[in-house]
Amino acid sequence: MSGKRLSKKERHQTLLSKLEANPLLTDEQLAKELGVSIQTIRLDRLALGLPELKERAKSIASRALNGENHPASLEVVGELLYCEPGVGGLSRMVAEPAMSLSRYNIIRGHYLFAQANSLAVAVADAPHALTGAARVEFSRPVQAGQVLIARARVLEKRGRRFVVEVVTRVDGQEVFQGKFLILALDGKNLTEEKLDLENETAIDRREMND
Amino acid sequence: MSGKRLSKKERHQTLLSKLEANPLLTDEQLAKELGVSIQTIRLDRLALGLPELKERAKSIASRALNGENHPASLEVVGELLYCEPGVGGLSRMVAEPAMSLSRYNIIRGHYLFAQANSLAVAVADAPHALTGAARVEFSRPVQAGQVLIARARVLEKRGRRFVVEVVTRVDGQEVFQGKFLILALDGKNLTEEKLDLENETAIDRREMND
DNA sequence: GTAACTCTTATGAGCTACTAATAAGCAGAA
DNA sequence: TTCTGCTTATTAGTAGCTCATAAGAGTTAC
Repeated sequence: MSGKRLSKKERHQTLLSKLEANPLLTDEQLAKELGVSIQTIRLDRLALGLPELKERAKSIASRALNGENHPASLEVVGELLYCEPGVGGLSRMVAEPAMSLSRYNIIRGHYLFAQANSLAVAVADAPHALTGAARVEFSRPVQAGQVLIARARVLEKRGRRFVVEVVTRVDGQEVFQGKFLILALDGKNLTEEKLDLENETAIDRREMND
Repeated sequence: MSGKRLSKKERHQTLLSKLEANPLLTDEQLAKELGVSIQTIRLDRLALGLPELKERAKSIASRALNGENHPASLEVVGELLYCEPGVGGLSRMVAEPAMSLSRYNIIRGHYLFAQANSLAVAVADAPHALTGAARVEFSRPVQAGQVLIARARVLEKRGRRFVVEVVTRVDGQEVFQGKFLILALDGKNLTEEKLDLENETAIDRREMND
């Protein structure tokens, strides 16, 4: 790869910076990049006290696992700006390039759905809730980099069932809208819930049709 | 470690929860903790689609390095088992613990939507396509560890518009069903598409209502 | 010149944590 | 009983290493 032969010291410096930039490089990859043999890389790691790939990956992983464990924040897709349970809420999400289709820059529909669904579940006035059904419409394509603001409104609340309307906008222009039927869990017995759900969604399908 | 012998399903659940708690456990450690042989653990991982330790460590590490906090990304939404463009297709997805609600083990609705949506877009007979609208129903809760098989059928094709029906099952039992309106992109000009979409979805909303 | 020295590369044995394929055992249902 | 599902064992092969040993090139010292 690199045309010139480096001195040992220079190589050590380069090695350190390469591993700092990407600690998941194998000795073989490093050897190619530095234009030396694998054995040399191994002597270098020995001299510099650098652990092998497995150890590097493990220590990064365990640091990540111990350091940032915020399961609550992962519950919601997008950032919950405001939430009044039983009434409504607001969520913000930045459309990232990773969310888009390969060739075009258009965000895939299920990301919009995920943001809206998470918000709808969040505004349901219950400690835990599930989505029973939904009707959604993708009014305009969204591109990477745009900021999505989703606004939820609880239209109806009957027992454990909520009907929530979500409208998502970019720069004030609607890009998505949907109506979600949310079912609250009482949290006692989930096997019972299973049996209930089928009836409930069947009943509520009619409610969803305007 | 554990005194009693568990059933296969129970063991799979325990395995998932152990790996969720600590993804850096080796097969040997898991085998000891569950009171079975290493081979059984390996068969279990195979059945549940769980990668080996190296891969788990690497992926956690690289996610940590890229600053991505989302353990279950919506990018990969199942494995396309079969696809006949314009006719139908089949997709498989393993429900991971990271896709579930915190307290309960129930997979969040937007993951089911994502699998179905991706499949619906894939079966549309066009190089590139977008979702215009959808009506979905979550018939039964899905738990982590379960294998989701989604089957898509193109119900209607008119010009650039496809109506695709998707039914998702676990062990043959329906857990999700939805109807998607998919719009093919001709790929020339996306700013034009934007203007079209609003009219098209408005028109097609009627088509979606059975 | 050659001996001493550093640096690099090569070779081989052995390790861990696996994959993949094959076969054998065993318990419960048809 | 035979058949099937599940479990366990065995063997061969893999990546990405460790550790030890050795051979060669290049430089320096005398």
